[in-house]
Amino acid sequence: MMRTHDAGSLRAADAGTTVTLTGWIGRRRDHGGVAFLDLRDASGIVQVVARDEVLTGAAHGLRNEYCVKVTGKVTPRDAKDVNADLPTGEVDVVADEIEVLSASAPLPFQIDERINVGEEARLKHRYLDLRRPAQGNAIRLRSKVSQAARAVLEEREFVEIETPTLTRSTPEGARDFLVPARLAPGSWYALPQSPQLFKQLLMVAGMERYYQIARCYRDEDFRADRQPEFTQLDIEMSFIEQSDIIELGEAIAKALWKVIGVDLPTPFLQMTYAEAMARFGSDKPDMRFGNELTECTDLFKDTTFRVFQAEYVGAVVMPGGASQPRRQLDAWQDWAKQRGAKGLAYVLVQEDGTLTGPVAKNLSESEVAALPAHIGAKPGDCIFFAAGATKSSRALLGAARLEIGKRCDLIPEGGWSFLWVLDAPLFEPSSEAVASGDVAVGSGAWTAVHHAFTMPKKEFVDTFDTDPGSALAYAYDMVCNGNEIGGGSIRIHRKDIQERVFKVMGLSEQDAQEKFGFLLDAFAFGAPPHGGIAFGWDRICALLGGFDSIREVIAFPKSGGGYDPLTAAPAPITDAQRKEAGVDAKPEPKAPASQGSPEINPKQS
RNA sequence: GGCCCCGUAGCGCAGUUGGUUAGCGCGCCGCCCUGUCACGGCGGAGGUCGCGGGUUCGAGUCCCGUCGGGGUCGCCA
Repeated sequence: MMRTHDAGSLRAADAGTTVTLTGWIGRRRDHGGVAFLDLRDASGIVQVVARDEVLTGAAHGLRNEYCVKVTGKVTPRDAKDVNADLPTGEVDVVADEIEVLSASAPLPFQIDERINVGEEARLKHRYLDLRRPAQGNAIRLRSKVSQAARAVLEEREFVEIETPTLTRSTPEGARDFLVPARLAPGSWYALPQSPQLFKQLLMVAGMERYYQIARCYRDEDFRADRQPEFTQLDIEMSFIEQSDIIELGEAIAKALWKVIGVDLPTPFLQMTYAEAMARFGSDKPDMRFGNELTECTDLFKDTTFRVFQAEYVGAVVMPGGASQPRRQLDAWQDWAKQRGAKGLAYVLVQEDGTLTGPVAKNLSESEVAALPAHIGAKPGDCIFFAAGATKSSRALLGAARLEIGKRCDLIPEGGWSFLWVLDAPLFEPSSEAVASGDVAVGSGAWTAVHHAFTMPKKEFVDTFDTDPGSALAYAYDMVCNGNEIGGGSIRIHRKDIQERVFKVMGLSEQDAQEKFGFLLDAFAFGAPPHGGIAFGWDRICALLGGFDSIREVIAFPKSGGGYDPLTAAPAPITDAQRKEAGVDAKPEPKAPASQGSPEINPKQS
């Protein structure tokens, strides 16, 4: 090693020791005759005192971020000079010799966490961004988090297995990234959206307990919390039931949060999907605060107010919201419209208990009398209403609840709320899926909510094809502070159930063979009952690190549009590359193989 | 794909109803400074105002288009 000590490790007890340190020059405070240098390495910062006589040669021109080797003596500081803000603040290293290992050009931005730097500049020079302790520590935290999960899984005799990243396009919902196959011009690999099918094959292979920290690829529009490539902790187990996955998930979460010193109480709260939607208008409720929705459909069942003559009427309270100025109440209307709603009806409960606002005069006396108590609104509150289709109305109220939580500071800082959302529906009507822009895998009236291999709960096994709308699945999501951080299901391992599910989805045997043939073939050979879960690793690490964006816990993230400011990828290719890759090759008209024709994902067109 | 916001010096930003030579902080360069710790002092350099077009005597400022970034809704099982 070039150094004898880590800069951040030096303490008063080291006084008198001669040390050699390596690292980077942070700030330089030059007083002429003596200069103070902040020397930073991965362990932290220590102050180096450089008298004039050592600042000779190359050391004379020391600048920010020069990479240096310093030899000197650890010296206690006078009491008046101690820096309480620094772990090493009781000592200096008085330099005998400073060797410049590598000079630095002037920086595109300062390596100082207190200085606000635009994300574009940071990502373009991410290697400098990561020198900032908070940013670098985010990446170090991620490593610790991964190790913590591995320790739990290792202890339980899971097998870490890598699965292909060059694979076949499978219809999992999102658009695939495609890679041309040079040796088969006109044919393409797809990057996996998740290792879903491979991990199920590994169960057929008798691995029994599989995991992988797996890179996944989805070619969709990006958001703050989305990257074209992202990471899942992917898990699959054989011979288990839902409760086993839940117990494992909790053990993992417990280990992860222990990394940041939080002791999570287990078992986590469990709630059905139906309850989550009814009480919170969300399938991933943020339980750090209450302020639940109230259903008012019955209350208004005889109403003369036409807007409330609906399949569902619900409400959510904004505490103290009655004092909002008109302009702000109008802004809520715009807010709702942006979400595709017609508006957001509201009633203000005045301090004297009277109800005001445009909606109030449409309500009957009995409705007015019953309303505040039914909803739990107090004088001074604002009640927001949504009326119409149950699902979209609840979703609007759920979004309003969150917005209210933020604006009214109802969400406690630093709190953690965990829960499992269970019993998701097995199917949703295709019309709903189509209306929401989704494309059904099959051509039937129903499409899978989770995916086509999700097992119906046992009480629906006999009825799910005659009454698909009411069938619930062995599917579970782990939710943390309103984020879905993990989700999975028990899979179908019985051929007859699988065929009936396909049938509900309008998928013929031939279609199924074409799309999932290799998996169905495998299932013919004694497939074990199995199920699994996948955790959103980027989001979990961001939560643990206290970051809003997952970009902070990804070493080299992409910006919007999938662009990498550092490498400038994606980039054009040369004509020669184009020709060699076979990008423009016309596929053979039709080559029916045992697998059927290449997958055609309708979303690609 | 829809909507909203932002592009001015290396970085972060200001720039008034359109009007002289486009400013501020940090950084950078030079000199000074022996106890600072976001040290301090003096001096200096650094700008296709994202790009293209238009209106105007005159555009960083107004209009149209375009590119880039951020957010949000759609989408993402």
